[in-house]
Amino acid sequence: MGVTAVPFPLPRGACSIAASLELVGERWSLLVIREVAWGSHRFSDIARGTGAPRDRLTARLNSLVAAGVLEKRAYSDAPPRSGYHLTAAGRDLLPVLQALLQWGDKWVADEPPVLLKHAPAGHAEHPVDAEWICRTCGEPAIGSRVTRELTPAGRVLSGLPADEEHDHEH
Amino acid sequence: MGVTAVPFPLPRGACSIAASLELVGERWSLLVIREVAWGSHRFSDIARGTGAPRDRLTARLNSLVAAGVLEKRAYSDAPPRSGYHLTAAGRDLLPVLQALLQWGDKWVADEPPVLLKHAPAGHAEHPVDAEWICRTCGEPAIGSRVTRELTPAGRVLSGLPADEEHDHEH
DNA sequence: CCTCCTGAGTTTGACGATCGAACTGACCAT
DNA sequence: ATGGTCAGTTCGATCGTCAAACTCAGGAGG
Repeated sequence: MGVTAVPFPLPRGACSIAASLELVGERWSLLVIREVAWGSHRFSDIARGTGAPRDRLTARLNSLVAAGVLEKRAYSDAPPRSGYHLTAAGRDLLPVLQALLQWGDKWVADEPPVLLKHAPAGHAEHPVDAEWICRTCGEPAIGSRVTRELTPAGRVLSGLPADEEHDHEH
Repeated sequence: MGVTAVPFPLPRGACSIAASLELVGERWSLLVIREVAWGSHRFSDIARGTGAPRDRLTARLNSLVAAGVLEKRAYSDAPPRSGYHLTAAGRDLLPVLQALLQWGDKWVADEPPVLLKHAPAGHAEHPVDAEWICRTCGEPAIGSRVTRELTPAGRVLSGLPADEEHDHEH
């Protein structure tokens, strides 16, 4: 909830991955979010940081604002200027960015260009090496430990009969 | 390492997020990986599951194989047929998919269409609700707890002077 | 007052990517 | 022979993306 616009139509076999990609899966979108998350808030800084063409950047910024991921905040009246900031939904995309960063560090970069450092209270500063842990049980939650199940809502979206009982109509 | 092809050119301000997106950031790529990860291995199943046009699917499958994320494995000689399977690099993308799934469940779906279930040894089955935890210190590793630092490799890619000492030239 | 500069876009025209639908070609079952 | 499945290819039309040029405001310098 809280997120609205729908750039491209929802692919068959609907799932939340597809839904997320509709909002942030277009070219430049995630790089724009990275720039804003890392402290660039003005149009020109984001343009420089991502390398996106200015007209594409305008389009992406607008669609991300429409999607509820970014918000526009004025920082000057005289020449009317505003910067872009993450909403709560935008901040919740940080795990996606970190997953991509860790994957790129491991599989594509010869040497990571950016290091993430972690300094929680009571611990010395050290590089981040994170894994996906289930809040409920504290165990790693990835791969074969995880199974999938279609909900009633999912069955409807997939065009299947709504309940799991076999239906008697031919 | 292990990953090779480069579909679209590297944006300025290189980081591993951009590098990852070059390999798996094109339209359909992540949905294709979802389909394969969730058990569709044949062309037609992937086409049905993602909704991608067949020519696009051919292109994406080829680029993902070239990227080292998928591999083609023959399952029939007589009519020469092969299916697509995740490589180790491909399996390492599961956290990206799960991060997108969780974000979509929280921010775009009214009701999640697919539920992830977790059943580790010694725990009852329950829905997955995962977060990034640092392997080194066991603390959550996201947002303000994490800081960034440009490595020497990163400075070179960003076109900055290679060492962090101030240079004395002019 | 006139000119240059910056910041945030918008417009333009060329070009490449993407679309759905139709087609191919190999194999199998009847 | 006919129909069906599978893994693509080919097609013409549309859509997205690109770099560069342009707009429109408000300073700053002269």
